[in-house]
Amino acid sequence: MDGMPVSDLSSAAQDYLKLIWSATEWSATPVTVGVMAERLGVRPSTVSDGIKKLARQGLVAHAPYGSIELTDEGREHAVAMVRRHRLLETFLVDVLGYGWDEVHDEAEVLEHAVSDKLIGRLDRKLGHPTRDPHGDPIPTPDGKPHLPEGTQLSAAAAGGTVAITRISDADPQMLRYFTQLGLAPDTRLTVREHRPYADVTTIRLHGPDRDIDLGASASDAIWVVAV
Amino acid sequence: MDGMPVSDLSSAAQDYLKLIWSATEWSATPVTVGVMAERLGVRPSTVSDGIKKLARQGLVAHAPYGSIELTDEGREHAVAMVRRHRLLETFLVDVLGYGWDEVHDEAEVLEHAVSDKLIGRLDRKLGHPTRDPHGDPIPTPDGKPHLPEGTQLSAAAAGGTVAITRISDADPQMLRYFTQLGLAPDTRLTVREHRPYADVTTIRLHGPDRDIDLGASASDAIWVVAV
DNA sequence: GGCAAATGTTAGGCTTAACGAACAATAATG
DNA sequence: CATTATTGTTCGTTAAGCCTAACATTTGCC
Ligand SMILES: [Mn+2]
Ligand SMILES: [Mn+2]
Ligand SMILES: [Mn+2]
Ligand SMILES: [Mn+2]
Repeated sequence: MDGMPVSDLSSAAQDYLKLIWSATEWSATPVTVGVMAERLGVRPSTVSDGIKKLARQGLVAHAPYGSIELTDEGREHAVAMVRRHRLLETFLVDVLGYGWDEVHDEAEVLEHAVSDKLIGRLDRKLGHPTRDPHGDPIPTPDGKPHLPEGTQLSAAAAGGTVAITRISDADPQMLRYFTQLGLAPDTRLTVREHRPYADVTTIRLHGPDRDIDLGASASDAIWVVAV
Repeated sequence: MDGMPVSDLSSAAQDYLKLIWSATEWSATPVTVGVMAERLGVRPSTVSDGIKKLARQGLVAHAPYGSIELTDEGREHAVAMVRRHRLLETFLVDVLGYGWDEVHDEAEVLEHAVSDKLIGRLDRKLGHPTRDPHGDPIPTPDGKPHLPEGTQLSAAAAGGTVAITRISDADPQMLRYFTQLGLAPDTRLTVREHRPYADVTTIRLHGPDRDIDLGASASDAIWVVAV
């Protein structure tokens, strides 16, 4: 009933499934061919073909011109790939001393080359971590994602004191900027105000007690919980 | 003068170059299309085509029906790949606790996915090792292989006391057999006799003081130096 | 509701790496 | 040394993944 191991899929197929799963992890916007092409850096026609093949293999559900969803089997593979990716990122930071802004691209390639055995050993070596360096939850081997919580900073109530749970790892450039500002998972801060039409959120960093203005892309990339 | 980085070559090209280099590391037999096809598990026609392309790129010297040799540039890439492979094997054993018979296939895939940065970090983490788990020398970053020494056990003078320097990692099955017998790099033993037409070499293992008979394939896979 | 813009699909090509079949060259053997 | 066996090359084909260009569908706007 659970089909082939995830290692039997091509790198492209593995990335497609992982992307579909990840795209719906933190938001409910439907996954479209355009979104996927954009994020994968390929043309829409390439994705359209690729999805058609995944649909034929029963890994995604997709009617022409419709949005794309994972089947149960597709989701299993997707979660396995997310687990690989996040464990590898954790390894690169914890064991090899990479910066958190340097790990994404390396993991993006490695995730296709490692065996399940290696991932198991890595997990043990790292002490079964539950969060990657960006605060993203690491799914367990049987596919249960540790439930994420929190809201985007852009949507957090003004006046509240919060802690950062995760920061989207999509843009390494932005991660370097956050490092400079002193923003990372577990950082505490107070949301001072949202200025709606300027799309600016002002926060006060605890500790150094500095005020920082963040634009929309930045405050969308940061997820927080009340403390 | 040193052309593209080794990461720009396809996995197939990387494996071809590494194989050519490795084949001449411990013996002087010329590298032929047939030998390569055999070891890579592909058909001769595939190798013939592949070598032609590498020759066009100036990485190997090859006249039709002749044997295959690396150019200086080809050798640089080959050594870089051998370094990757052996550092990865060392990592798998030293850090992740793999057995020495389990690492070869995993490294064979990983070597194509790691960046130069990762290899550098790994080397530092491992304390700049000079030998891989099979006793094979790990080339330095600038391509100088630590010079190998020793002879095949099948060619070692009877009566001599020797230490194992390396054991060919080509056959994991054989490695497991050696583990059972207590044979590994640095094991000391005495060569008792060679029985030529039976192709059997008898050795006495120091410590346990056991006598062992080895066939030709086994005594060709083990390299020793006098101690 | 109709039309233009945005989005998605299809068709046709390219490249890489594999294969088998047919052929060419070299090596081994009587 | 002639013939056969072995080894290597060429060529046509296939399957992935990508591309562009042409076409189809859906969406959003007047
Ligand atoms: Mn990837
Ligand atoms: Mn991450
Ligand atoms: Mn390899
Ligand atoms: Mn080895």
